[in-house]
Amino acid sequence: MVRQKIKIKDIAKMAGVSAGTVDRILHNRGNVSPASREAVEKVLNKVNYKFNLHASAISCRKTFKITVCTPIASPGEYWSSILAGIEHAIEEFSDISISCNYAFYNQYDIYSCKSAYNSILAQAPQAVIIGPTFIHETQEICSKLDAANIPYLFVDSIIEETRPITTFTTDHYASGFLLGRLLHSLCGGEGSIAIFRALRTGNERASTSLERRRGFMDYMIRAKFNHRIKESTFSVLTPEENEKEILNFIQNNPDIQGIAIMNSRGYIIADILRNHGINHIQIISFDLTSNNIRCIENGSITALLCQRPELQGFNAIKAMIQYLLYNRNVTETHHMMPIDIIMKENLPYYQEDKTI
Amino acid sequence: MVRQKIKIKDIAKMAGVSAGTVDRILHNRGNVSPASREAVEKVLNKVNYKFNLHASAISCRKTFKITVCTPIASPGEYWSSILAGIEHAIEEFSDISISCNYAFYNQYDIYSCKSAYNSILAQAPQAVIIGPTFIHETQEICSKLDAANIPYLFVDSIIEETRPITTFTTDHYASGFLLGRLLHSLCGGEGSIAIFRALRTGNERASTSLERRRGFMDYMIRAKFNHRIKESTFSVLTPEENEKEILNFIQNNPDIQGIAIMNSRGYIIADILRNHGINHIQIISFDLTSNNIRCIENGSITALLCQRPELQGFNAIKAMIQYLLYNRNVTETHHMMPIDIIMKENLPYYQEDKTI
DNA sequence: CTGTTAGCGCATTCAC
DNA sequence: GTGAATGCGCTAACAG
Repeated sequence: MVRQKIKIKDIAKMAGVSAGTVDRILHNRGNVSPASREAVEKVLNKVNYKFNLHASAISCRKTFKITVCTPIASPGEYWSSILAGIEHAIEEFSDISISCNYAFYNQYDIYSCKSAYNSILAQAPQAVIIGPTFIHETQEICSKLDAANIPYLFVDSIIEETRPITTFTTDHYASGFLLGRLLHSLCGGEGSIAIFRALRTGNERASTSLERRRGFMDYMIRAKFNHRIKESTFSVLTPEENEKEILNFIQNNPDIQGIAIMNSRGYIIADILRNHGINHIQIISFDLTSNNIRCIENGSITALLCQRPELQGFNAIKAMIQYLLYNRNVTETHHMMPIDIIMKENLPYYQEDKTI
Repeated sequence: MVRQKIKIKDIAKMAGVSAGTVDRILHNRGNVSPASREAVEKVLNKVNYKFNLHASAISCRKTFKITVCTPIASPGEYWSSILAGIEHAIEEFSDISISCNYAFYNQYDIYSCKSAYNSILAQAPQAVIIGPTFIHETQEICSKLDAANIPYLFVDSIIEETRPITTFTTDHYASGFLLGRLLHSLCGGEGSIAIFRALRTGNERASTSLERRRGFMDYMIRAKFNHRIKESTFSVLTPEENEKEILNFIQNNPDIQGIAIMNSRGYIIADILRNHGINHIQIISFDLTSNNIRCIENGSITALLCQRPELQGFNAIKAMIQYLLYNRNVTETHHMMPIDIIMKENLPYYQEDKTI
């Protein structure tokens, strides 16, 4: 029943070599004769050897230099949760000494991103964790990292034509689709539904929002409700300008039963409606930010769709450690986080510390 | 920046004793003079010592005997997921040799539970993990375990008047409340809503379902919808008897818009309705079992509320190991798992392996 | 009661 | 290229 744990020494004996040689093969460190390699690999295929992570951690004395490059965020915002997960992981795996450098950038400013990316190479890290925003710039830095043989991974979203060791993200299309389904159901199929789109500097729309919107519309088409969808915009940077416009829009479209916001700024709309006593409209937005939490609690936002940013950060560090320690991919490809539906009643239990 | 990790030897030096003594104090193994204890504790309060779990695991050669006593389940059912989490943890912490005995019982049969509980003590385990169903019986076995000084913890639900080292559960009251809110919203406030209650041998109702029902009714009272709630029963053990009764019930109450099932057996109702072409009724039930998954996929169940059983099982083993290793409570009190709302669109991302 | 000693499984020198 | 030797932080067994 209890399968005897086989250790590095055991397989050394079975292959007729020493433990040191087995270790060299297991870790791909070279300096091994083809003969020994073959002998060891034959044994390896026969037995089910598993690293003892504890023992590895104990005796591995090197300290890993990792650079984390993401948008900067105020406490309570999305990226702040990712960082919390990263720091949590560093704490949890504190036996493995890792020294973490941060290179933050303003996600609304492409030059800030460029300069953050440039600083990465200067730090000569052993690995990089990237929270990407701008596609082209990210592809550029990634090809440099590829050239320098520095492993990297993404959190939050995937960038095409790059070679990360893995990615922790969400299916944004599916979450948009789900938003549509949920909002449509909650509105009872009556009236109409509005999308509020956030205006961005540079007239650029975030790929994440675009994907979500695509999923949302596909649901509506399937539900034959797409002709009842209305659109408006609002500003994140100058929210004071929103109020009049938004109220006008609502007034001019009195049949609106629900509002979808494809990013984490739902609270801006919710606050305005609430302040004007408009509370018959269902609002759904994204991400468990502190402003959104407030709105869930006071009932002005009906539901939030969330993608576990802390877990993304945590797993990013974990995956990177495993990669560095064992020098090989420990994961298949990309990791899709669950899409959590959060309402007032289940909110409290998502705010607890998510330890392993 | 990088706080120097202080080790057991360091604090031994600082307290003017040997590492062995420090270890004895850290682990509450006794055989320590008050003087040494005081000296060491003074140092302990000053510095921030943290066990190195890896090192502990490596050098701890004892094997722990743990008995797991839960309802028995077929693959794909709720309790099966808990067990999967348990086995996953045993695998993950396989350096710590733990030998696990199982004592299963039929959760719909109180006598079966009694006999399973009785078998626990006979196995003389060092620790017990209990998935309780029947309140009184559980209190009885717990007081025996208390007397024998055997630590135990609960998964799935809390039982009053017991002294577990911790509990991994969900706020069942809140999830009942949430079910009410969700179902009520989805039904648009029209018609009426039915609760279907599962019959049990021994005429005893499960603590979990009772709590959920309480939360559900409290929501309905607050929503002034409680006079529109109807109740019926169904049998889990002899499902073939259900069909006629359920269809009758539906026929006699044509205004029913939604059905709540306070356990994981929603698929039984959903299948019957679907087979008879009744598809205007929203059904919400609990737990991501394979039967329920099927119904979510074919649309006969609208939503499931879930409580991460794998994680509960995993954390149960983890907490127990820490307790046994360090001989003290490592957790505050009770751990409430999030209540996940799962619908067709976000289902796929909950089915992935949930590793640490 | 206490200090010392000998490992645990593995990674990393360093001679050979 | 390779094996033997050393140490990681901690636990356990033993001699005092």
